[in-house]
Amino acid sequence: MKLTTRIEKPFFRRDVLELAPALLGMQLVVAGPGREPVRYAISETEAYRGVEDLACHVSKGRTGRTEIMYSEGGVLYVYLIYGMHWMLNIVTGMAEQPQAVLIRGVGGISGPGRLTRALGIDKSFNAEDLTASERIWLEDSPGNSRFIATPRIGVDYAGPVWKEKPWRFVAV
DNA sequence: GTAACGATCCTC
DNA sequence: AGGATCGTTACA
Repeated sequence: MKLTTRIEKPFFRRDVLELAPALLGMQLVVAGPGREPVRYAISETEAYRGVEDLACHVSKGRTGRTEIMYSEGGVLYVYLIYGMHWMLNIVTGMAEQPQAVLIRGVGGISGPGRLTRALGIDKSFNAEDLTASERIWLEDSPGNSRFIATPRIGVDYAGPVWKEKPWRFVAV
């Protein structure tokens, strides 16, 4: 009997508002070439939900960068922000239903830009499939599922309705 | 080709 | 409070 198993496709097909809090406490596993996998417990996430969500990149249109978000859930959306920080997102939901979860904190590392730097995640991880990749995947972890929900960070430009949605989830 | 803009982080 | 720093995007 395995103690840990890779999370498979059906898990990621759910709505982002259900999946973002469900990711808290799960293990993000990163395996470098010739190195043992390292596990990081996810501690903070944010949901970005569809073209109507003015904080979500797809609300600006379907472009080359955001095309990956239209995939079925389970692949990564990685993009550069402020010219220096890679943002790690997990695409969720069904195909043609563009949503993603921004991973804002793992394993005591706070901040989406800091965690990608610490884990060595960059543009080469964009479109990577968490259910098939040899270098990054997700595992379940028994334990605490308590969390709080707050407004998302850094999305004031989205206007009052969308910036105030309590779609940031922090494990407590 | 040009210009504007960030789902951030660090230093002052 | 302000600067770093550059890919993506829209527009000419």
